[in-house]
Amino acid sequence: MQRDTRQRRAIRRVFMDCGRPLTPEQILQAGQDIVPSLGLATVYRTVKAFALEGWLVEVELPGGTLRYEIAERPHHHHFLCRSCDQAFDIPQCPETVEDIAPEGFEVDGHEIILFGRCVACA
Amino acid sequence: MQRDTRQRRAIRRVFMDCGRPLTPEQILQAGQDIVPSLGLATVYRTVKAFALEGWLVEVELPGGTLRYEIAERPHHHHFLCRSCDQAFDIPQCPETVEDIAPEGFEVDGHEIILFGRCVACA
DNA sequence: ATATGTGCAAACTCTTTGCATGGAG
DNA sequence: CTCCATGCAAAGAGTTTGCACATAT
Repeated sequence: MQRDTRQRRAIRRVFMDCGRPLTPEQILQAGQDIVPSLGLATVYRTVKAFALEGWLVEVELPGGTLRYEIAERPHHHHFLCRSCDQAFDIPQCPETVEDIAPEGFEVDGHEIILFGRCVACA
Repeated sequence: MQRDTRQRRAIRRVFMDCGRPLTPEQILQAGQDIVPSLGLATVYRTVKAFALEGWLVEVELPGGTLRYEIAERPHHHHFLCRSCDQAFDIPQCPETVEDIAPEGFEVDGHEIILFGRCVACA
């Protein structure tokens, strides 16, 4: 991750303009509007490298495909639209959510996913 | 799903004895203790058929592999152990969790996943 | 000038499907 | 005896890797 290439700038731009978790395929589509020759393998390699660096994090939502989003955002959760399959950020968090763990289980993190229809699809 | 075969009885038994979400590979391992000739394709076909019938439901937790569990259980959530990668049921649910959705989003379901170490690994 | 990054295509892994055989009814 | 279900192996889908060429530094 030493060089600043057109492809990497394009992928960074896509995430900064978008602010939602994205699948590799979605990144490819948006990235090709900036660098048409962009290849899927480069997308996979680049998001993995960004995740290793800590600039992106993996977000695993139902649907089978791993999504990525910018890491340095406040704690938040996700909404997955059943109609358009887009993921959205939810800035809030119910503080007490980790209290439901059974006795003896050590909790070090949590994920909340809401399902339904987004504003555009509702 | 008309015939009651050794393989189907074995897979049903595995779920009833286990009471946790299982991956196809875990089902295969446990099922082969009952029917050694059991094949992975049969596991995939059978859990899909059980899910269609409504006896099983798909559970999608981080890790990439779809898991399955018995459907007719009260609403609950899941704990995923970072050490042994086993999934556990959490019988409780914070009632207010769907309130965090932004304005205009129609929520029709939710999933909560806690991460950490299970009783056995803690 | 040098070595990292890219794009293509082949390799891999996980899941699904086709087909001949086995077994439930 | 019939036809559904199984097991194997091949085919698909999504992701990763090897290699020669392009390009940032």
